[in-house]
Parts: sequence; structure tokens; C-alpha cells
Amino acid sequence: MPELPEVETVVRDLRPRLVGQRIVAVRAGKKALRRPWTTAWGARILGRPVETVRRRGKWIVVDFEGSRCLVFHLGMTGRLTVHPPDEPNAPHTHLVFELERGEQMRFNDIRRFGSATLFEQPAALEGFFAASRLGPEPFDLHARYWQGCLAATKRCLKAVLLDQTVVAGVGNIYADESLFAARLHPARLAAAVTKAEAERLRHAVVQVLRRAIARRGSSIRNYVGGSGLKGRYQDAFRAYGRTGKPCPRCRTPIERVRLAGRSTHYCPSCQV
DNA sequence: ACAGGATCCTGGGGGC
DNA sequence: TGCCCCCAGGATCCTG
Repeated sequence: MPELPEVETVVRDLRPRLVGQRIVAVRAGKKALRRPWTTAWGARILGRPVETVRRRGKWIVVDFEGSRCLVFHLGMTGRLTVHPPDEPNAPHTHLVFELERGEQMRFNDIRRFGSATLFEQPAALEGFFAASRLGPEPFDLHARYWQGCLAATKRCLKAVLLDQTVVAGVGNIYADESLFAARLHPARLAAAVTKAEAERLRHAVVQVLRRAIARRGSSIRNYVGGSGLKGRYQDAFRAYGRTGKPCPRCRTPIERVRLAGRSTHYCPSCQV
């Protein structure tokens, strides 16, 4: 579910609620997440103040004083939210972190594609990102690197945008919205686009992501920010989920196809 | 090496 | 109402 704008919103919501606070208790449910939570990890983060809350791609990083960090991925249906202690746990709550002031940060995930992992050192986390070959942030995407990535693959544009080793943070919604904004057909062979088209797409991704962050991301079914608030960018979609509705540029009905295993929405007339 | 498909999971919606 | 099928903001493993 959550792509870069949603994850960024969670991070911004959590930051003022967590930084400077200590975790006084951790409780874990029984069901396994994507990467298994190790019971002993709870004890290793107790009593240390949270130093920073940050984002890398679709990953949420909570750094503690003294070098340990907790890293979350929200998968498709994950939520990381802060609640008053007397509020009952929603179904599918897998981890509860009790904060010293009494509130609780809860990790909830219906489909359990998400994960929570402890790293002992920042270097271990960097090693993990390096091992998974996590690509650069979209906002740091250099023109030559990007053009090189496009030129070096036989895949279509949609598949390249979804590839986290090329650029980190773009998912199905923002891939479609970026391609629409750049007026590029999602099935276009990446290696066949001109330099000008590649630049159009690079700028479109940044613009779409910034606008989505400004609206706190997109809430279609499960997503809420760290404060429990929904996003509003779903009301600004121009292609994603608009199958059969008129293209906001040329009124041609938006079409839907399957590309790179994912539903893909585009205007067959003005995306070329 | 690369690209595409299957797989992990649960729940909601549509059709019959 | 019930059942079955398809669909979903993602990443990883397996195959050809």
C-alpha cells in the first residue's frame, strides 16, 4: 500500500511523538511478519531515547541513542500509528511499543507483508540497504544515472519505475501518475525513450511525489498516517484507478492493462 | 544475467 | 445469504 509519500507522512507524524522519548515495554503478537520479529530485540531498545525518525525509500528508520535502530516496512497494508494506552488494539496489531509518557506506537498489518527489524549499528542498516541494492531517492536522481538505467534495460518504463534498485520509493500509484504527467506510455521500452523524454519522466516523478506528500499521500483502503489521519491525494489521481473515466487532458477514456504484474492505468491517446 | 510469473497473506466487492 | 473469483499502495524466490 504505502509508497514514498505515505511513508514520508508516517515519518513526519511520528517524529514529534517519538523523538526524545524512551520505550518502556515491547509486546509482540504470535503471527509471523515478512521478516520475523525476534523476541530478544524488545529488550535491546528499552530505556534509550529515540534520536531520529527518518525515511529511506519505503523504509521507516527509528534511530536510538547509542546506535541501535528499528526499521519498518509497511508492505501493502501496514500501519505505524501512535495511540493513547486505553484505546483497544485494532485486529492485526502485531507489535506494541509502550512509550514513557504512556502512549503506544503500534504496528498493524492485515496481510503481514510488512516487517520490523532491529539493527545494532547504522553500518549494519546501510549494509542491508546495500545488499538489497536499494537505489537513490527520487529527489537525488541524477540525469545521467537515470538515462543510463533506462538505456541499460529491455523492460518497459512501468517496470523500471517499480524497480527499487533503480529508484527507491515509487510504487504502483505514483508510477502511473508520473507516466501520465510525463505523457509517456507505460509500455514504452525504456531503452527507446529520448533524452528529453527521460528528463520529462524524471521531473514528473519528483513533482508528483512532492504534490502527494503535500496532501499526506493517498488513502484508498487501509492507509493512514502516523497520527491516524487519511491522505487526500487519491482525489487528485489523473490516471490511477480511473479506468473508463475521461482523461483530464484529452477526455479519452483511461485504459487499464497488466504490466510488470501490476494494474496499469494510462490514457491511450495522450501518453505516447 | 535478465525478465516475467508465482507466491506470501487477508479482506472487500461483484456476479451468480 | 452464500459462494467463488478477482482484486489490492510490495518484495522475493524460482524458472526459462
